[in-house]
Amino acid sequence: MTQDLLPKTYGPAEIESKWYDFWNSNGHFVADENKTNRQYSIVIPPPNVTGSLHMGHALNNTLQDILIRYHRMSGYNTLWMPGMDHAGIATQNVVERQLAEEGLTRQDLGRQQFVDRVWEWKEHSGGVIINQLKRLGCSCDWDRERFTMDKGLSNAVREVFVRLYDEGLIYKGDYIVNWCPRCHTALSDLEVEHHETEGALWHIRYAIENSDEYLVIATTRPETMLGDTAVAVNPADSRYAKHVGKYAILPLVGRKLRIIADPIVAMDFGTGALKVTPSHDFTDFELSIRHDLERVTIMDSDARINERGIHFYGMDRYECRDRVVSELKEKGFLEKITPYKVSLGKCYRCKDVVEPLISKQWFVRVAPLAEAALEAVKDGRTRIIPGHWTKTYYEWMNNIRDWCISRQIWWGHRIPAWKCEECQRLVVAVETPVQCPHCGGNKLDQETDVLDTWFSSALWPFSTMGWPNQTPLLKTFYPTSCLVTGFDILFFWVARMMMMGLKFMGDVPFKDVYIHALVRDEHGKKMSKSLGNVIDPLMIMDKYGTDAFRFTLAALAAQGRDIRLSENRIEGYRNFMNKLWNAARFTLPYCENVDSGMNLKDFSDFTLPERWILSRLNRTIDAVHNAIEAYSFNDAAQTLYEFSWHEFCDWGIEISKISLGDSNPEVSGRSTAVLAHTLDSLLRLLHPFIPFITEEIASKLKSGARPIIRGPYPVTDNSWIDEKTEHDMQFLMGVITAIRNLRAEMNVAPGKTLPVILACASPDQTDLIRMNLPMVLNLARISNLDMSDLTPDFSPPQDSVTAIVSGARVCISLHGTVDPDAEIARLQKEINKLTIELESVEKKLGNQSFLSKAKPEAIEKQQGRQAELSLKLEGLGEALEKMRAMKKT
RNA sequence: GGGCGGGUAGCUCAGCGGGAGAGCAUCGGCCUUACAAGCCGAGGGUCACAGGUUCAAAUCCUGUUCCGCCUACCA
Repeated sequence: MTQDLLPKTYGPAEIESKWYDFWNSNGHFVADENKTNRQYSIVIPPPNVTGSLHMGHALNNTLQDILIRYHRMSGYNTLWMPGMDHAGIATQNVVERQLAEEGLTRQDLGRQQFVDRVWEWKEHSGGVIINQLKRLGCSCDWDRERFTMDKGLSNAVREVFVRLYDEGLIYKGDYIVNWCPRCHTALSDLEVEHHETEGALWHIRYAIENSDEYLVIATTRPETMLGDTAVAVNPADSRYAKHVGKYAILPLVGRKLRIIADPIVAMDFGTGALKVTPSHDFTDFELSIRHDLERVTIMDSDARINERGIHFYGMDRYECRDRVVSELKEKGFLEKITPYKVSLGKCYRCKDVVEPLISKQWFVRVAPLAEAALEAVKDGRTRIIPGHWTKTYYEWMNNIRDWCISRQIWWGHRIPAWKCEECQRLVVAVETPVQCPHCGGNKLDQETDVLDTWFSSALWPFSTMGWPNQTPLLKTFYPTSCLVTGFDILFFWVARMMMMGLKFMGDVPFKDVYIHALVRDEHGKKMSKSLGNVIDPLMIMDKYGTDAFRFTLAALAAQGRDIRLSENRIEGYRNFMNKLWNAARFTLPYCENVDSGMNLKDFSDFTLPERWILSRLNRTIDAVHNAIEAYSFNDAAQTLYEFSWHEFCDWGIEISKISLGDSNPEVSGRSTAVLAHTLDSLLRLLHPFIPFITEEIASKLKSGARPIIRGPYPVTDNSWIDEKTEHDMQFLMGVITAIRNLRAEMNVAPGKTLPVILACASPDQTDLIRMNLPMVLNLARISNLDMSDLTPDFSPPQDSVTAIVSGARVCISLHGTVDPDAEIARLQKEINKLTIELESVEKKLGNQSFLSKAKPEAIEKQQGRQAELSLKLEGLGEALEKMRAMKKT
């Protein structure tokens, strides 16, 4: 019968797509923007349009889906806002590469055509990740899917830009920025990756004007000397005090360089004298402002030497370095070269070495915005979890520098600023102006730069909800409940959303920020294409099923630790899915006429194992709630795994096999009801983690509320939780395990039934065994149970092996198959182990300080242990004596 | 330079003040009709090292060491 109902092993493929389509097409993911009480919302960290699902996405979105499904089932009006990011540089690079294959550059197409082409690419090939998220089971409200370049979001970007500009929080100016010579654009500080590289310190002699003396300067970038306009020393440096105010002569070039004093110069680094190249170094740029120095730019936007670079003109920066060094050497200016590790800045997109260059850029003055964002976390309006990230957040917010927001690329939000050809004044406006408000001229040229992609991402929590309009969506779902993200974009994104949300919505964008770990390979290495250790989530889902994959991610998502993903682990959880599947295969046929959602209180006279499983179930429900609320996804997963497998399957189902077939309909009916109820609750508890298999199994259970994606999520019923029940059950389980144990050690075939002699240490124990006799006989495979009370003259039969459970003697007579020596050794080993344990307990209890200072519970616990251990040792001692005596005879 | 996280069973990791745990791997026995992707058992760890606090430390504090990450204007 069961075989007709369900196949023997769980096959995820069809089931997954069936249920996803069902949920989606029946509107189960849709949020109600008009229901304002009990709402729960999350905005997705928008993946790049160019992206495809990697492990980071998989983890990130699985966790969000767990939170969303949990709250949806718990009766919350939930919104999971999905969407994608236009990813300026990344997307432009993709399309440019395509063009390159056709032998074209973006310049060949021209701006408008190029942008059209990117849009075209986006429509056809972009956003594959959306379908991959669906494959993962993400229950986003897809009707509301957004894109950062949508009309509405673009409008929000312009609105924010104009307001910030009007308030003086956005400004334009000539500053030194990180410049990528390959991407041809400025980068923010965050977009530069630092890599430690083997470099050198070149020590160069700069002659002092009108003297025989010279200064030695150490530099890691000798080629930039062509742009030197000063030499700096520390004002407290006695070695150089006499030179301050004089001039040095720049080797090769011959320019006169003022020798200045500034505290920024470190006396103990290099020679303590610094060459100042304002156009090609951040520190030197600052020095040029403080000391009013000339700025000589010697490189162009390709990082090639320009006409200011004398006869090095036209050379690439590295070629120039070689030539400068050899010329210095030839002419005797080079004192020495020492090896030195330098931290090289590279473009986060193309990995080309970034060049500090002066250019006209737009900046956000962030200090005033950062202050509010800092406060909001300090006063707890936004919680960062795990807490240790708050410190990192504070650190960054306190040392924040202005944010360069202009990019010299074409794909992105074009800066809403125009220059009037007539009066040369700047017009910044939301709507494209037709005439200049200053002079009425109608020739206006728009700024060619576009905005940093993170500028629009910063508005995501409210721009997606229709801002600047005051929409019902905003009213209902802002601030969002939680943001789930990796720490790698804490500054890029989270901090900036905080600033923008507080500024424009007057409230934090999210109440909680849950920061999860990075997914690494099983040896802790970052997954990367070049290392070849990338595990493709899609491959994993094909191979093991989405549920197994999701459960693995949740089970490994311990706070504050990176996740090392191994296929072994996934396989283990795949087996767990199969276990559940088979538990259902067993249970379902009995439940054909049973309402799994029924009220169990309609039944009475529950057996001990029934009360036990219900007690354990409710403890599990409680633990799962607590774990999810605390973002301890791994705890929730472990608890569910443990209960499902080792309590429900190993004991609950096994025991029910006895009563399910009982001829008394009251007995079998109650047993079925408990089984159905437990399975039903378990499926619901598990649903946020493994939505597909749970919905599939639940759909086969009769009635109850369906589909389970809609809940309800089980709530703890404390009336089922019972200490005594669990304690009693533990005794019975102990007896059964002890017998199994003895059989295994004596090499008795599991199929073979055996006679057992049991001497209980108390009337309670006797009653327990008597009342649950079928269970004990069955699970321990006992042919005949000889019960007696444990009296002083109790003596186990000749030729038997013994175990002790809570004082009770469990003996198996083996009729000549016992090897006395082996049994003596086994008992001795056990006794030794327990004796050591007992000694440590007794040492504690004999310690006056322990008795007077420890918590009473701790003392009681030790006393309990002492009693248990002594009983066990006593029994084992007797058994040992007996065995020795037998050996002699 | 500053900061953060981590070193627990062969591997991957939980635990973070009161009896050292899980999964996988290993060993032994089982096709006990839900499940061999399974069942029943077993073995395996001075919890990186050294001090300290405590009646009690894998767990708290200090130092050392090794690994990983973030950050920074020593050119």
